[in-house]
Amino acid sequence: MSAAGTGAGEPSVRGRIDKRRAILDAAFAVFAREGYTQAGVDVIAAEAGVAKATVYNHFGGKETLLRQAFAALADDALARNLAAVDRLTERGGTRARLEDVAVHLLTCYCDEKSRTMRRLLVAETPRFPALVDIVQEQVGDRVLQALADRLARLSVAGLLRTPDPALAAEQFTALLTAPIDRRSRLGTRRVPATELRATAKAAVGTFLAAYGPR
Amino acid sequence: MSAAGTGAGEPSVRGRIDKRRAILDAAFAVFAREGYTQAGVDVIAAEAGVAKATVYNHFGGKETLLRQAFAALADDALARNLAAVDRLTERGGTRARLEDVAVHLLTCYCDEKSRTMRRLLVAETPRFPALVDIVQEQVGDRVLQALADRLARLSVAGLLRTPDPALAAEQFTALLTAPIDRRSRLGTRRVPATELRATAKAAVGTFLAAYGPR
DNA sequence: TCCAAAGTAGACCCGTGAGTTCAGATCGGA
DNA sequence: TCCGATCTGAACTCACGGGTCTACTTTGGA
Repeated sequence: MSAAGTGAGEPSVRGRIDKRRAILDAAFAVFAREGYTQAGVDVIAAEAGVAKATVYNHFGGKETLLRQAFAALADDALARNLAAVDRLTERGGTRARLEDVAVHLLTCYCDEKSRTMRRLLVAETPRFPALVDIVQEQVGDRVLQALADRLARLSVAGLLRTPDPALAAEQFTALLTAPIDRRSRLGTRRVPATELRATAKAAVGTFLAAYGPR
Repeated sequence: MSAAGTGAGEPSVRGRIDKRRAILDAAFAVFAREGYTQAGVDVIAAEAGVAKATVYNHFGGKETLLRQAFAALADDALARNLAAVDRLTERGGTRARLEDVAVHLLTCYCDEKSRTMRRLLVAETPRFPALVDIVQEQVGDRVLQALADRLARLSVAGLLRTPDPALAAEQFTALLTAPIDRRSRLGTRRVPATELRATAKAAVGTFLAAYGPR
């Protein structure tokens, strides 16, 4: 369950699938704008162009709505982050490759849906502790693992010296996300592309100074 | 409960100052536990051992309560973080000094009040955008500035090579906080002291590999 | 000792929002 | 064309919580 695979136009287990999507999209938009508690199911229904009863037909209630919306968003975020990591091949200059990945990872990170998801996640941690585990295991850890794998391959190719690829991956993302969190005021402000690129460059610079070949 | 340190018996500008403190402490505790919207003023009053009307006498309403609680917490956090940075002197081994500061900064960062403050901050960002600016300018930026100053002095003393101390400070804290955010599941899980120390050591290791004297 | 400020308990008003119900409109497939 | 499943709109219940008010008690300073 939870996976929200939807995939290609499934015959749908029950009724209109498009309504489902519309509701989930609206739910996320409203949650994002107003926060979970403040968000009204009436509003979500209206924004989805659907009757309130329909919302309760599809999902049991507000909680399920949040969980499902999260699942969908997490899937999306995972795919995009993995695509970014996939750009880290052994061809071309190591620095340029790393910077390219860095910029793409940061772009994912700064995407409005990603930012909103993180904010909601942190906000609702006390009420829904399970969400943190799901998102972190299903997205964060996997992306980190994929990145560690790539770094290990670069290391084998003699392009890096990373005795502990998992640690290196963690620190690589740390050098990216933490400064961006600060510069975006915790996701409040839009970070201009040039500043984003500069942060990526600086992170890669420090990373290579520490882990680059001698 | 809610303790309320009572502080030293101040003469107090107006009447019972201890009630004020008790209310603020209780407010923070309840906000922390239930979130701003869910928190009930009745509950806060009860937890402070005070009548609801008293809360409204001291503070105008719920909003003021949140803002004041934040201000108090931010002051506290600033002092503790600056104290941690102050430990970064030029005496002794650079690595040991840096690790000492790193551990102390992380201890501040992982303190329950700090964690809760950050969580509330992120959660209520849409409703109270000003809070982010206040906290970041009054605490984050100042701590970073203080750290940059220390790093610059170490650089002058030939113990580091930091052409841009502000950037170095930002990356130093990035290497500390981001991994801890992950390991603590966004502040959900307690991080054991040994893991905390290991993270500090790893961060300093990478930092010195990049910025240490050749 | 006395009194005004501060605090207390509890009822009270009022808006809001989750979730339900139901009669009727709509739609999709056979 | 018809049937059953789905959707709609609107009204309704119910609980909760912010904020006010009032009549009464406590407290601390002169």
